[in-house]
Amino acid sequence: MHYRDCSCGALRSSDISRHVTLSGWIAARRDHGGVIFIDLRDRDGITQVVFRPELHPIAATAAHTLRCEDVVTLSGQVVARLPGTENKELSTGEVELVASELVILNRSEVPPFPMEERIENEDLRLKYRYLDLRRPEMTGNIRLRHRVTKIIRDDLDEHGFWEIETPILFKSTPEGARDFLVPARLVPGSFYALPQAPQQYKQLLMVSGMDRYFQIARCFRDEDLRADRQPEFTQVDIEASFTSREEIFALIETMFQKVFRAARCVEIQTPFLRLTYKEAMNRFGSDKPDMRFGMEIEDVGAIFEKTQFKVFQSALDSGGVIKALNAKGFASVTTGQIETLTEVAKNAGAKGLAFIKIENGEWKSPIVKFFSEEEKQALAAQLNIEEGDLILFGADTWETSCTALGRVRLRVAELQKIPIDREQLAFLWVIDMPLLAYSAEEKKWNAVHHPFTRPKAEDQALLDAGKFGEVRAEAYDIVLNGMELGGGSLRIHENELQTQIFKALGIDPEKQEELFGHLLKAFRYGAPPHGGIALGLDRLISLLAYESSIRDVIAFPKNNRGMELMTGAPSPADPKDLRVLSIASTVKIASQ
RNA sequence: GGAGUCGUAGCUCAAUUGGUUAGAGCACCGCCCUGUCACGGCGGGGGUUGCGGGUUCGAGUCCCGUCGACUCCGCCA
Repeated sequence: MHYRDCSCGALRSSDISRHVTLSGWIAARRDHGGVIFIDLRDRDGITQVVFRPELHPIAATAAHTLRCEDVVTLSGQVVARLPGTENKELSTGEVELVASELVILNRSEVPPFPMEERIENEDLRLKYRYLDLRRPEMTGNIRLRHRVTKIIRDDLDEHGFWEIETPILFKSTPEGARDFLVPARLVPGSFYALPQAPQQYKQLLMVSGMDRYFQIARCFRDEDLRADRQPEFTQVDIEASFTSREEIFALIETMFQKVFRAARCVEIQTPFLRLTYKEAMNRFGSDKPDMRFGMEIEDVGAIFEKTQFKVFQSALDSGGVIKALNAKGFASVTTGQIETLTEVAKNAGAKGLAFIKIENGEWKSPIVKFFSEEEKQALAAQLNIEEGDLILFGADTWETSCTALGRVRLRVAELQKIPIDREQLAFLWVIDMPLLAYSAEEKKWNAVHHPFTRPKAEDQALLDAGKFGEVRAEAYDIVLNGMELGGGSLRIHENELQTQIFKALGIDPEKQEELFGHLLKAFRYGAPPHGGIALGLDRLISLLAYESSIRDVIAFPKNNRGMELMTGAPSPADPKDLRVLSIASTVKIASQ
């Protein structure tokens, strides 16, 4: 059986008079009783096929029975369309195929949803994902993903990186996200963990002298899901020896130039803007600021040094700060919206959200009566206050004030419907992240990035002195339009320093040996300085495809509860299988 | 674990203040139709309004519960 000479998106006027064979799916039929038109679709496009009963009666009779999504092979002559009937919407719109032969390979039942339009019912799409992926929009996303991945592979290859696979069955570690566990049949009572990232293996590859490694790596984290979070997702994982932050930045910037050139036909400006973590928090209240609009946060503590307003005074007295945000032209805010914004601030840990509306030349606010004339003037000058503005305050610890106003800033932009050009690309490196953060809940210090991140050399003294909160890391995140696209760091390659960090994290020497002995030992056998980065491939592709959910750029994603609706995974295990694995379920299943 | 939005035909949606037999477009089935590309015309089938309970003379609509989806917070080294 000869199925095809070319795809359904290939024929042009230069092919006129050729006799060709095509295979594909019936996308549409327009049956006029006599002449019949069929749109034949495959992943590359659509070709119009015409059945003419006076020329090919057998094929035409059979064509009356065709229905959407039937799979067929067609042969015939390529002809120019009649003048005036060309279709500019189609790449093949100049020509059509006059079918002389039709073979029906597989009939389709009536599909549960149409292939042409956008479908709202995501459950249904996921249940029939193989049909959903036939929709040109989804086919386009999958094609884009392939192309971008190939560009990344080629680019890294050109830069001397080797693609190396690392194990999927790994070891459970206490730090970080919840692990997916896999029972080890051959070692009863023991479990593998699926890797949250290939972090330790890639560092060990550097010790091996592999020098430059990358992997399009599947990562697994058993945490709650979001529009941009799946339990398994893909990272472009990169590590290099004898490298520097500048080298990593240049590598990624060049790669993104190629990616955006191919996917968006745009030239992005490099080098990307850089902000320290501290500056990002101070100005935007976020470690992944959306720089597509202004509305920056200001520190107004100096103005209120001698304030009569108790809330401000007590914030300052306890070592905190007073931050303010000018929502330009938003004095029209409704009471309900103020409530919403207050809720947002409270969710971020603030005790409340003070505000001033400037309307009819008057400062309307429950707190303004506590302000002196000098304070008002200074505030007006620093925040450039004008008629119609809305001023919002955060008075708390530095971190809480920044975070609260950062979230308020995003919500205000949403409420104000600040217009954002969907082509706009605000790239940013956030650098000098803190190395450690104290968890009040666990009463211990945790790694902000991961425990293998190198502290900045100039902060070594702070680390030695136990001032963990002040130590900065050789870590960096790449941020685009308020979305974290990836992050990385220079790593620790010295046994002593790594031991010191583990100790700071509250991991005693015995536990260190048990959990990370392999790494500590490797660092005693000539470990090169190294560093790297990991990019979230799903997020990058969804951004390139203008999709708001990464589910739309993953062939077979899981829903909010981690279920894959097409196959029904996860599903109960047979008790016999569990016995072989030496495990028992604590859940009773009704049917058993 | 918490908050919000939603759930009506295969799909996308409508249904006034609680009021007749829950409608429309597309899809589907039948007949007709020789240049369409949202083909057209005539006719037809299709509903446990997610599920359970309550209020009421009467519930798609109001109340309570429950299930599910999505978005956000927590969580995500």
